[in-house]
Amino acid sequence: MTSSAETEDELDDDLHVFDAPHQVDLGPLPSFPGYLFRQAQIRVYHGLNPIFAPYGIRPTQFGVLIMLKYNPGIRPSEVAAALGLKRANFVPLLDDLRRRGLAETLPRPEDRRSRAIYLTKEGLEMMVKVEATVQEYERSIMDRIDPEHTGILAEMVAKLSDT
Amino acid sequence: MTSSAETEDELDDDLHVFDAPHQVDLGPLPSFPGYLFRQAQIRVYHGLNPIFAPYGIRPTQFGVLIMLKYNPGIRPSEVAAALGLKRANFVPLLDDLRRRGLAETLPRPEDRRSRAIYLTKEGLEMMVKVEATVQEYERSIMDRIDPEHTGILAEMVAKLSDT
DNA sequence: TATTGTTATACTCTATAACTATA
DNA sequence: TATAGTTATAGAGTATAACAATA
Repeated sequence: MTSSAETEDELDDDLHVFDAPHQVDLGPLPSFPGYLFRQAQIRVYHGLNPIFAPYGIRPTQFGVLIMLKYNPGIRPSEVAAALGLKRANFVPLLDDLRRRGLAETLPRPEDRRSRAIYLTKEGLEMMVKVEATVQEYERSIMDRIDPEHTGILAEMVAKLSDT
Repeated sequence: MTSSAETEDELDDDLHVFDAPHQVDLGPLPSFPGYLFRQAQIRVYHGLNPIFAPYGIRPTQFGVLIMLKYNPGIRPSEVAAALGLKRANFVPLLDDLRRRGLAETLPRPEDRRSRAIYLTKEGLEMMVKVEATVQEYERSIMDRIDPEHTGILAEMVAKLSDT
């Protein structure tokens, strides 16, 4: 390593992803709820990822861990259904959490097909820290978009839910 | 087709993805804008996918085609920046649209590194139809969540943008 | 030196079909 | 017969690093 300065390429690639696009016409997109929800989600997640990174988890895994914390002994299919994941996709996700010692599963005597999932001590300790940080970040988002509007947002989602 | 009934497995797998999760505690998730935006986006996209399916396009490609329709001769990097895509990821996406005869690129005399992208006649004809259908669907979403709230949603996204 | 488009690559998320062991 | 978990697989979406041509 003779301090070669050659391997540093692309120092900052697309840091300007959300720059005001010079003179671009977005057409009808800004009037579409689908576009607006997506843009909002992208922006919030961009702020969320650096928070999760130190813990080596992703938004989806955070959702799973929250489910485990608030529903000890929950079944895999229940976690998947609650978060809108396919059962099949939940398998490797849970495997990863178990391998990292954050979650564990126990047999379920009354139904030997199923499993009861729990957060481990390590998993719970991690979640206490992560949840506090996420809570803080989400609050900063709420402050930005006006707390009253957060209620309206929840209302919108509810209305999109009932069939 | 001797009416074999064996190959029909998993007739409906997770059609109940968004059922009311029996007794599951979502913890603090419903109070997080990040969670709410994501749930909203998932629900809207689930309605959007069947609309795009007949045309063989996906939401991201629709966004690109909209950009091309309203910005004839736009550059690849501009499309990517406007939609929050990485330049590198835009390449195969544009290749696909060209291969299917929906878009074409022309050299750009003033900057020979770049390209000018246009919708083809076929691309434009398709977009006229798709855009009308999407417009109709997005309106049905707006009706559900209350038109006034759509304005608030746009406001929220705008507030998440500046910085 | 910096930028545009490009290649290569990898990881996450999502989706479908089909298998197993139980019920 | 139906359900819970599982395996295998494939396609999008997203991310980073590095290169050639051009500015």
